Amino acid sequence: MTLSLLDRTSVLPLYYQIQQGLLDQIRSGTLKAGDAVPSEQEIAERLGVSRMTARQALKSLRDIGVTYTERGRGTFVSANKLEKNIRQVLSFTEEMAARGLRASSKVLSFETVQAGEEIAAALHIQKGDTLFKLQRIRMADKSPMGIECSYIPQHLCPDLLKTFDPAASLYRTLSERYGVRMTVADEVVEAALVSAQDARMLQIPRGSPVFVFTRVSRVQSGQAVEYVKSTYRADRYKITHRLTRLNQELLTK
Amino acid sequence: MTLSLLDRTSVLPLYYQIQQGLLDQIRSGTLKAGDAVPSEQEIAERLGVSRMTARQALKSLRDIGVTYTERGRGTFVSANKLEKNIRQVLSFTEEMAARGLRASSKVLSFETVQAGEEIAAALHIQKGDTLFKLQRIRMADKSPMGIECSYIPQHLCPDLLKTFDPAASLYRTLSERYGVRMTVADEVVEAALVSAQDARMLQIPRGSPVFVFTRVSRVQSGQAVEYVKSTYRADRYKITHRLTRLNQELLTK
DNA sequence: TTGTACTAGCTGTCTATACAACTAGACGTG
DNA sequence: CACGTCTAGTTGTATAGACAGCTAGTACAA
Repeated sequence: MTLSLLDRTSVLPLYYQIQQGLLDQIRSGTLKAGDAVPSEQEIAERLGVSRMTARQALKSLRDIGVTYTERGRGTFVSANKLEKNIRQVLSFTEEMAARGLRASSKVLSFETVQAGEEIAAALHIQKGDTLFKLQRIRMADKSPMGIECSYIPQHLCPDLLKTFDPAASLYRTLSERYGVRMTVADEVVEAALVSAQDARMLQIPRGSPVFVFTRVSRVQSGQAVEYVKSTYRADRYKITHRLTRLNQELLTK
Repeated sequence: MTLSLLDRTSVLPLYYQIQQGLLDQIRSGTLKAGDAVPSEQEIAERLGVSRMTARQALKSLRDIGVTYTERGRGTFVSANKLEKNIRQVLSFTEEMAARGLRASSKVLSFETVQAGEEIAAALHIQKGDTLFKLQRIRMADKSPMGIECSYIPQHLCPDLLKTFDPAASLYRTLSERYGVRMTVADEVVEAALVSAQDARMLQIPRGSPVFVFTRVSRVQSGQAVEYVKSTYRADRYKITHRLTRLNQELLTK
């Protein structure tokens, strides 16, 4: 077992360098599923760091699920793969890229509207507040994948109507121009039959199955910043995600 | 701001007691969304622990998403709710209970079969290895919710055919009798039209939309232990889940 | 053979301390 | 008013050490 040496002049923290070194070895297959990762002691001695620093590096690997720990035995590489295409908060462009497809969009409408009951409740704003409404057809490799309709409170990005280039990524614009970075989202997924109107736009037969997503995206503070309703073709689109078992003690009480 | 005192004679770690104390205050509304949580310093002084212990408690809260941190400013309560019914690895019984429904099952078949190509690949076993196959209709409040078919390698639980009471929970039996605790699962979700046969069993019209789940459940080490294929009624069943944005640095390389 | 005691090695928890990096506000100067 | 400077408070990183609790193996005794 080799451990790459640390760059003590780097701005990158030591625990992060250690984490990345181990991750490299796991990705490259030097460390295989089931193998023992070097112990905290060993890392500490070999790299000349304190045990707590080594521990922090190992903990970060465990947190993302690539290793697991058995008390009194050691830390081992898990057989869980770091999959790029597990469902997470991504822009459509990013998500299609992860699937190896080229994303594009066709804007159907882009306007301001007044918030109705449901959206106001979801976004924690007043009924009647002004929202941007952006409706797009989402295309992957030039054929339609879904219809998406986003609502965003105007006060978060007052001049969006002027500054937003519909060809660009909405998420990127919000992040770069307004500092609004969505990091968590709650989503309800339904399976349904496509409506006649949607069937035309999606170029699928009437009565085809579709996914209907209702998503509320949030920033780090938990503040809801986007309400999205979308309809995706079930013949082209599948959901791939990873479930974990949460700590029951935290939820039940 | 009050902080409940610690029990130094308890087997529960100090950081855990602190975490629970803060969690109680958040749940009870004493600490509301956006409020500042006591700083590491303050917790350390008031409870007589070291700063690193206080830090560990705060980090555990951040990890589960109930707080977030701004460097140089402090730690704050997030508006994310700890929801019971976000999608996670649960037995059917547990999941229905979280939705306020009473689960029951009807066993259609319970037998051993030889693994085919697809399942062998998913479970990392040899084609032809012996599997238990358990096919059930899942009922919620006495009406059908879905059809589920589980495959489990025989070597994990050799005498399951004899010991398993079909009225009991498969997950609980595996956990208690064989120490097989599934903690993570990868799932593919499709939307489709119900087959004629399934429509009869689910008591829904032909051509209704359904969810089709293909799930591989794993234990902590990442070893796959269960392959499940299920068909759920879309008129009664919705998916509710929480997405997060993963650290891109970890995935892209 | 069975069980007990011991040991080496591992992770889990906790302390005490230090310095770096950042935020927000107060204060003074031009 | 605008712009630095300073300071108090906060989180981030890192060190060195201590003891508890668990695992797996070894050695020894009954």
